[in-house]
Amino acid sequence: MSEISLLLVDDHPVVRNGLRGMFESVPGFTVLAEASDGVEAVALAADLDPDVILMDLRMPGGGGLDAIKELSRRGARAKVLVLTTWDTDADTVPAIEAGATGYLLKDAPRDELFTAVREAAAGRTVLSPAVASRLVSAVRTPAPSPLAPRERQVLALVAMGTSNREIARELFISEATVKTHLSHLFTKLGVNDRAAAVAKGYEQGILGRD
Amino acid sequence: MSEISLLLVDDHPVVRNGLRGMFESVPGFTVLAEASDGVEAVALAADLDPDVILMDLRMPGGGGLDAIKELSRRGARAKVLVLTTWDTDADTVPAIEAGATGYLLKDAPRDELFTAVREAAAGRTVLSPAVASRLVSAVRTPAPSPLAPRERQVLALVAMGTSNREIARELFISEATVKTHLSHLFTKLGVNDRAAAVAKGYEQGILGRD
DNA sequence: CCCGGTATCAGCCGATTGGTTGATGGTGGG
DNA sequence: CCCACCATCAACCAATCGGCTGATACCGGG
Repeated sequence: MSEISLLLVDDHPVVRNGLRGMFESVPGFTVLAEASDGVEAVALAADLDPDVILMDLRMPGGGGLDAIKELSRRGARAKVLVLTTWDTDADTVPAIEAGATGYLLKDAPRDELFTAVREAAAGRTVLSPAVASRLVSAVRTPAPSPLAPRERQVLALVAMGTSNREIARELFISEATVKTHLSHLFTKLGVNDRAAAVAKGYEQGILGRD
Repeated sequence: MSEISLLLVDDHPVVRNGLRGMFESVPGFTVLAEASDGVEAVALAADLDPDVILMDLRMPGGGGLDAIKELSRRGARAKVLVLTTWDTDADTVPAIEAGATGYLLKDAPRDELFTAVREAAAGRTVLSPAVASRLVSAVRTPAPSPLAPRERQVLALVAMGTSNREIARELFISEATVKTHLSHLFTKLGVNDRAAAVAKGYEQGILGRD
């Protein structure tokens, strides 16, 4: 089999450098280019047509998720291998849904990286064990139903210590409606008070990215 | 000036590899060794006596913070340069207090890294701009007073949706005491209800590391 | 065409919360 | 030795919250 061409996408120069060093130190891989955000990644992918794109999800300009969506929308040939630092429920599932071929954690040993890239190039799905188990539990759980837009809005205000009455004024709705939204989002999050709802919000990445 | 000897501490092989590659590609630096957690770092530092230790803070076995404390307790000669992914209020200040000479973000450009290490070796403090501004604001704010142990405990239970009464039973104290703790931690966090307190808890890293 | 999800609103009621005031005892640093 | 901080407890009260029951309305998919 011929060389596997790579595109590295990460906002940290250190990480890009590390990956480049790793893949250049063994035969069978060619690093075509590096990108530091999602939009750059999409542009370079269109230009260079790499076999595999190693991509971090959390990046300042142009998130990795949007980049993955854009790539699969354009029908890009490249397989996207998400390589991220932590696996949160909020990240993994959407990334896979968006078209990522694999999902690895950065603390994976070198060899695991290499085989993962080869697997990805061959079109096979590769998941870190930790991610895989998260996925199955996510699937096993019927519907963690993400919150409706309005509900997220209410939750965000709750997290800032806003009372129901204030939320009502803030959103130009009645206090009754606020309470309804709260009841609904409590059910969806599986909690029964606003404090726990806020905690779940952070835990699931609904809150926190300011 | 002679070579600056380095010890790299990070739980991610990729990052260690990247750093090693960077510092070996330019003259003036020698990478003595790598460690993947805090305890290993302390042991290696004692053995090899490096000039500068590049250390990540968040690591599985033996956190970086404890390692820094241990090093300064032992009066180690090495300057510790914290090199982390994000700068949260919860991390920076304690790290500096514990004896870190500098605090850099991983998305710093290569050159900044090199000069930072040289500065650190010379005993000068180096801070990422972002970290520096955080520090001044942290100092400008009189006392972000971290929560008392019991208060953290109560807050953690609140985040799980526990009611005051249940918290009381859980901790073998009266409900009145729980309310007192809550009032205190509300004041310290600058909020006035438990939902906002939980949010602050996550925002400041008090909650969330399970 | 009906159903599920979203968004809006209302009223009631008991439980919980948060504010206030006040008190006791231990501990550690200046 | 005193003060600050921590941890504990009490009682009171207004405000807020959460649960319940119900209703209207729009929209999109099956």
